[in-house]
Amino acid sequence: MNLKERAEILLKEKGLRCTEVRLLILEEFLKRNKPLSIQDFKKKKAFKNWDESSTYRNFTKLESSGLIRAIPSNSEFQHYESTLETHHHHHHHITCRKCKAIQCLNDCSVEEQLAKMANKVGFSVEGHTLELYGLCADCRKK
Amino acid sequence: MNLKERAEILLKEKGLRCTEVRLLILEEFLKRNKPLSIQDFKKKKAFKNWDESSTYRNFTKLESSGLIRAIPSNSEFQHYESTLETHHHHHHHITCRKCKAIQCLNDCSVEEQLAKMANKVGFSVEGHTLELYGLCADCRKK
DNA sequence: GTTTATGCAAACTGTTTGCACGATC
DNA sequence: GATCGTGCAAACAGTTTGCATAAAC
Repeated sequence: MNLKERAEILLKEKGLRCTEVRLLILEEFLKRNKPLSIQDFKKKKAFKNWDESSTYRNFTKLESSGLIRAIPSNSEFQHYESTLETHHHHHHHITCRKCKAIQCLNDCSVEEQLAKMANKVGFSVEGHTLELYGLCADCRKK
Repeated sequence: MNLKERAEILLKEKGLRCTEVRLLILEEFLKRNKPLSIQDFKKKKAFKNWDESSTYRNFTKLESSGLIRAIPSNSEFQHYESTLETHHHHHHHITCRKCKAIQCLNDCSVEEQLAKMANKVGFSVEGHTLELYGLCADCRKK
């Protein structure tokens, strides 16, 4: 089953109509498997064919139907991610300061610590954004 | 020494002119001792007397002179905090998902964990950005 | 008197909305 | 054929900029 077919099924399950823009957006989320902003889509040439307002309305629609969710982000722009099973795995990235390589960290083992830190000031934690930077093995050798 | 006097000294140290808006902004940061956005200032009636462009330009100026710093934030709006002694140690912030209040966390106790996570994939860590979100005590009650 | 900040108006970006037309079911 | 999505234009909010005037030093 290809991406387009998967996207069609997802839309139908939610009782949403299968329009071309909507399919493209959903396919992109399935394919990229990472948080994306509306800006990321606007940059893509495929999206030059549609009016921006359509894209905005579709993001709203996909979010309210539960296919994507808005996630807090340090970015200037609102980011969204797919809500599918395979996308649930929580992880972070580390970027090499020198060569700019990005590596996925397999696990996130700081949640307990964060909960403690937040509880001290009366907050409960629902989530976090975390990005690391440093040096990769290769660049450290040089 | 009151807030206004402290603010005047800070500005002079940086070679900045002491104008009324600038003093008010800096005093507010000294007084509140937490991240503030330009929106927070616009709301205040004292700031209704000045043109918004002045406020924006002053934030830029105060930042480039190092008296305040822009901090990553999950909020829609850019937040800044004072760079004074009390703010120098490494710390993070948590944003309330409902009321958007931002609170400083006193310490950062995840560095060891992060180093371990990164070492597993061959990286050494030089730094990180971390922002939390959740619910503040007040919003949790409701 | 020189330098820098301000007010005002205009421009600019990202986003939202109203409405007529077109596509989907 | 009824419903819903789209393009287009206009409106909107937050921010930035140009320029003449005013304030700080």
